[in-house]
Amino acid sequence: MKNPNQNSAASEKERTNPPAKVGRHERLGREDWVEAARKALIKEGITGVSLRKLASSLSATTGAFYWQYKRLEDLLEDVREDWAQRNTAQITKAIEEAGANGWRMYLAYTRALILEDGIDARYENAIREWAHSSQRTAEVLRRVEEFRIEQLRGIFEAMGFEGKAALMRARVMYFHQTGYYAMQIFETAEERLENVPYYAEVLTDRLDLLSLKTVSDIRRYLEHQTVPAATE
Amino acid sequence: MKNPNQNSAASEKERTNPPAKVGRHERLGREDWVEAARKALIKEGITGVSLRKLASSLSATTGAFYWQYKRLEDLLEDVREDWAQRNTAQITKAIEEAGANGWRMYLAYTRALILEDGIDARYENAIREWAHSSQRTAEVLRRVEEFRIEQLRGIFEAMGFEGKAALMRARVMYFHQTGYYAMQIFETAEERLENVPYYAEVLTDRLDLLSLKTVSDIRRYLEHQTVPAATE
DNA sequence: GTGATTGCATAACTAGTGTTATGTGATATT
DNA sequence: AATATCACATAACACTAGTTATGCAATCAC
Repeated sequence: MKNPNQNSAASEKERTNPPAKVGRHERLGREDWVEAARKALIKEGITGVSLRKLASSLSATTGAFYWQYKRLEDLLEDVREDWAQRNTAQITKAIEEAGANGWRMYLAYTRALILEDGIDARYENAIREWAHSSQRTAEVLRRVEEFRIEQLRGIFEAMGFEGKAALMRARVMYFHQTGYYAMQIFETAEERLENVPYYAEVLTDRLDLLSLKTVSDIRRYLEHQTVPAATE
Repeated sequence: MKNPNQNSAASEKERTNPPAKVGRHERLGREDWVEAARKALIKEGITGVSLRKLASSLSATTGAFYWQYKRLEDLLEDVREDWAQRNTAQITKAIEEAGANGWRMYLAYTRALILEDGIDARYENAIREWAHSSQRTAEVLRRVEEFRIEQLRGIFEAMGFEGKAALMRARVMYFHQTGYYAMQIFETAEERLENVPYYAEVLTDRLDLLSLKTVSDIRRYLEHQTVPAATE
């Protein structure tokens, strides 16, 4: 891995002083530029990521930038890594904690997606858009997507789907998810929870969730794999 | 409908002469600029659509452009309409010709998608990417997508799915399709045909296609809803 | 033929871009 | 206190963007 942003930025700072804010105002680190670039990228797309805009959003100028980075491209590379880590780490963790049970893995994935914002849809879209004009971004995106689909294939195999069937389910699920993001649909967690049982039926053939009557029941099932004691 | 490009462009031409090419070289019409813009948009994204590049690709200069259009934005609006028509007309026609039978409608849609390139994936992506930085493009995109999902919902209702179930199937199918495009996967028609039975099973619960052994059988079924006579 | 109009080309203007060279006040070192 | 270094700010350069003003050859009307 080349140039992990946090490490290199931190090491440059700690070389002189206790972390930050020394004099009257805090000093800028690479993380600040990455954060500004990420926000601009999400809000306006890659064309909105200009040095003067970034500098302005940090109350600085372009001169400050070139103290941290040699070229703009170097910052952009840090942004790509930032995205790759942010939008995969959380879901990977959730799946691993679910153990080897396929159904629990599926639920964990869904939970991370809906309840924990494991993937930032707008960040995702911005990267995908950027990939159209940046070869390097397209590479990073492709790498992450192959990883994700493999992840999903593992889940469906753990649920008993074999061979191509597992791969196709993984693809349908991931393509659907990508399309959902690409369409810029921004529903509340409540609205998305309502649809979970239907998606689960289509993708996994399991009807367990269809009997859940309320959104909070669905939420509870996702979080604890339990349903309230039946009062019949 | 405002300013259908072909009509307005054609009328301006026919006012003076039999359609085109009068003197030693053909003259430029609005369609030429729309075509150039579409190609540039598809190839490089909206940032690649610059007046000088378009002019260069037409062996002309920016002066020629401002003879046809008052502002660049007016050309871009024609591009949006061009996309909306191109990427909906063919599929709409295919569905209508399938009659009222849901399964035949589903097959017709699939056929138009895979065998007739009813939707240009790269055009689709470029528009979606553009929508991120253009409010107006986002409007047009949203309008077309609502139309498409309604179309699909009609198909699933015709297949017997009721109420929300039909809508959810339509969404899974369309989101999946969008994600497929967004991921820039470019498979051959053969490769896509191979997956048709699996998608059909997941999305429609029908197993009819799974028994088809070869790609050409799948193709034949999509085109004629027939299978070769069993030779058992 | 003469004038007017068409269909552009050329060049300039303003605004924005990444980048570089240079200046400068605050801090750290000696 | 003097000096060096840090962490920027300022300004300029070369380039590209949409747009406009102007020039000009070819065609048309009369």
